[in-house]
Amino acid sequence: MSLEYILLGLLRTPKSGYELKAEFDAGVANFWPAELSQIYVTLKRLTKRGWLRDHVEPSDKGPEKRVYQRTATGRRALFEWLVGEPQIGDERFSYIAQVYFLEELGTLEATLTFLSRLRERLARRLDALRATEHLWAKGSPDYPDQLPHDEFHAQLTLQLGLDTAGVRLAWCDDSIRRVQARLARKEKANARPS
Amino acid sequence: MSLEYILLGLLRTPKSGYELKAEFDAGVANFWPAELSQIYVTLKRLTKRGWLRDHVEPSDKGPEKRVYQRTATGRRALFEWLVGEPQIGDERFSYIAQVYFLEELGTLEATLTFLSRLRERLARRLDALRATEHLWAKGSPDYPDQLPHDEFHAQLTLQLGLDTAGVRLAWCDDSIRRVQARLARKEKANARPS
DNA sequence: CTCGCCATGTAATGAGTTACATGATTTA
DNA sequence: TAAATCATGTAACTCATTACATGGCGAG
Repeated sequence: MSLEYILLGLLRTPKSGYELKAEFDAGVANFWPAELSQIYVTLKRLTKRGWLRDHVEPSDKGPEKRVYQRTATGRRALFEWLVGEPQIGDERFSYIAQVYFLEELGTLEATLTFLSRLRERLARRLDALRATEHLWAKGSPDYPDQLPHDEFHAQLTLQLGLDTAGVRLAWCDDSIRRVQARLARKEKANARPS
Repeated sequence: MSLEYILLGLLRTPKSGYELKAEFDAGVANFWPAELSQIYVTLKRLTKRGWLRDHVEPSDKGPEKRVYQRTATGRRALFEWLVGEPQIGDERFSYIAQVYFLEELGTLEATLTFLSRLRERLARRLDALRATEHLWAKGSPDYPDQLPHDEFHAQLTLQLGLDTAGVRLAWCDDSIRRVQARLARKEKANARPS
């Protein structure tokens, strides 16, 4: 469901499936991953439904491409989605479940390994987002509060990404410290068994 | 994929599909929603694969139930998942896309409405998590740092939930303020057109 | 001429939702 | 006795991933 609207939204200007996939990989995938084949199928479906129109045109580089654009109906559908309820029930991420169940391994070392790996990944993601931000801030001295209208919402979402990634990285660091503290306590208890 | 492991994880003690659904609704759904019918199908699949064993037994209240428990193979599969890589690529939440595309409506009032609704929902979620925390803290004076081993990981995940919900609510409040500031600036500009 | 990127698609399979069907037991 | 809750499942459909097939074009 959401993929349809995300594609519709990205098609502010006409694009091909391949180009849309690149946009996914360059950011959207952080909150909604999609495979190329699924994008193609969904574009076909939306065209059949009358929300998109397509035409074939030559590419700068490589073979011909099929370029999609919104129809009036498609634009209306997108707008209805936007003025509707926030989609808050479809969130999913599974590493939290891994953390929860790690308890069963009975060894805090495994938890520590897991959290370190997670920390590594989260830090990389945060770095990428911060790089985007710096680039943007360098280009527009008005960043972030005097940005022109057409960049304001993009900044809001970047900020949400930054905040979320930041808090999770901090949680990771804090959790690692707490695990280490527990391990230290356990060692002390072993050295000096009551 | 993840649903399989989540069910496997929840089956620390034997449970029926119906009981598992209740556990989902009481928390797990915040990061991995699942319908009852999907739970039943997945339990059957896991049983066929040899990761679970099932038997029918009478219920305290209501008709007979089919109770599932892990096999040795299932336990092994769960443990492999836990010592493997953090599942960080399958995150999805779509309201961030709505915020991003709201720009196209061209009216900050729509954004304000959207953010208020979102704020409302996020606040309710945070309240629920905080209630859980207070209840827990009241019951165990050792909360959160001297908790017994079998509660430590649960506390870590609760903390991640609290932190995430908290930062997003704060982002929402901040964004609402920023939108209002922009609206105020616009009004001023309209009243005194240069 | 080969490798990597550009580009689109189908097929098979798996995962997930919605709707439907059934029926027991408990509580008001 | 009616409504709520307990309990399990199937069917139809939608959504998503993985694997496979095909081929053009440009750089080295």
